[in-house]
Amino acid sequence: MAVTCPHNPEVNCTDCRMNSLCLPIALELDEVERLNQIVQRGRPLQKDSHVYNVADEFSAIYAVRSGSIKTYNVSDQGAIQVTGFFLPGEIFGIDGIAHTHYVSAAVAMETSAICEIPFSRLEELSMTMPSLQRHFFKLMSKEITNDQQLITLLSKNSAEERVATLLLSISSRNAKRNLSSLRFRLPMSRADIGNYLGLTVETVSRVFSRFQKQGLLEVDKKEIEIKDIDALQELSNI
Amino acid sequence: MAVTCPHNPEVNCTDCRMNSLCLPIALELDEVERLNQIVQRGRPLQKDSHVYNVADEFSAIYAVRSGSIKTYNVSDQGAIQVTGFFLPGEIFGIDGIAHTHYVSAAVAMETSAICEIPFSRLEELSMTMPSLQRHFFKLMSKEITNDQQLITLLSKNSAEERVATLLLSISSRNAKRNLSSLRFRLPMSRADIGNYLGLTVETVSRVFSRFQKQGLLEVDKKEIEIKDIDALQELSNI
DNA sequence: AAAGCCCCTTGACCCAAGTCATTTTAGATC
DNA sequence: GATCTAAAATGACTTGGGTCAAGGGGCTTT
Repeated sequence: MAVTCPHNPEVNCTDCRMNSLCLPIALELDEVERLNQIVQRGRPLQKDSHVYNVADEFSAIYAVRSGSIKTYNVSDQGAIQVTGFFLPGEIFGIDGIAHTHYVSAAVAMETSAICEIPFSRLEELSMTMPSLQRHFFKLMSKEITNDQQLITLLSKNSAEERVATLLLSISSRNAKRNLSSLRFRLPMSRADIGNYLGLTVETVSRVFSRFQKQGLLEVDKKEIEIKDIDALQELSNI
Repeated sequence: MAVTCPHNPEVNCTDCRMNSLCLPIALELDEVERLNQIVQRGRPLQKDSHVYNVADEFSAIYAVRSGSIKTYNVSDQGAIQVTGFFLPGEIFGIDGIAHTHYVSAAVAMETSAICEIPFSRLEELSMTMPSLQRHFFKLMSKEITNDQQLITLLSKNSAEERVATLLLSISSRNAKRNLSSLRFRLPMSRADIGNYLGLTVETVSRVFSRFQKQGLLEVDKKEIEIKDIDALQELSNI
């Protein structure tokens, strides 16, 4: 395999370092190649630039190749709700399928590269590739169970429990990418975390401070070091 | 069309009064018949009996034919989170697809009849019936956007706003079934409402009382009459 | 290097909703 | 119709997290 820059648009699915987490995971080698044919790779996105915006026409779903993406909904009154943070290998844009237009927006939280998968082509491919159809069903169903876990978190858990759960989620998703599960850089702002978890920035900040004081974390701006993962898990226990 | 009892297990998809809301909505007549072939209809379920339970093997999704169903998740520590209320024509059990076993449970809130749709048969059928595949994708995507609306509600709205939103949701879903949108019987308990909305029973009860005092509702146990739908919409505005 | 901006942190205060306790009501069972 | 039980309503009190306000540190811009 060639050595590749993480934002390199030339990488194909077969060689992509994320293929063990991304759509190809359920496919045979020749199937991956057929999927690869329909995937479109653009140039890297700068921080804060949109992949798609609310009311854009829905035509594709996306995979993160490098960097990180956040998605958010905008209510009729303009209120913003962050609905997800997506790391390399993760799929976003699925919510657009039910409608002809996106109901959410997706923004790069840092310089990021993404793969665009035109949905109509994916549907066609699914018709002839049972494993892809099944995987795609699973992917959507996984998104549903994720959302339901967030619902439970918001509905039943305290600020500390919510923050602990998010940190552990990022930690374990990092581990899957062979990154450190105990030391990492949060790609999102405190405001994003608060919005996602249904808390104010002040509360998020206070929780980070408290965790630091209690020796659970070492926090330096966005750099996080988990010092007592057991205590976090105790708080989170999901 | 034959006159049928709402719990009658003999009804088929072609004649079912819910077919304009349920899976058949996207299908041609002959396709509905093919769908009908794989649908299994059991005897009516009594109140409080389970359609499936947490950790049951996943093998089918379900449609409500009559009555009403609630779904809930159970966390490792046994905490219950009600994740949805389902009325006739609505589909539930989709979250099981990502896993081999259900992560949720489904219970009849009153005497109910349901249709069981074996998932493997549905997958096969989808492979040869693009409109069914597409509809099913949409259904799952719709579930995702529903969940995300609930996330926003829990994360950003007050107790009054949450309750108003739920009442309006039930009201409009009733209207689609040619039932009254202003007078109806809530199938769920105050405890279920509270659990679903992330509130205590006491708070739900107090909100109902306040709404009644303000002339927005007439409440008699589970019988609800909406007296000022504009005021409710003002509160909900989603 | 000064100025401006944004993000984050911290403190003081307040209120919506939670907790706890009691009463009322409606069915269910005998 | 008397007794039990569960659901619902209401009041008194408490509290976690929101609100408001102020301050600090690290960017970029000039």
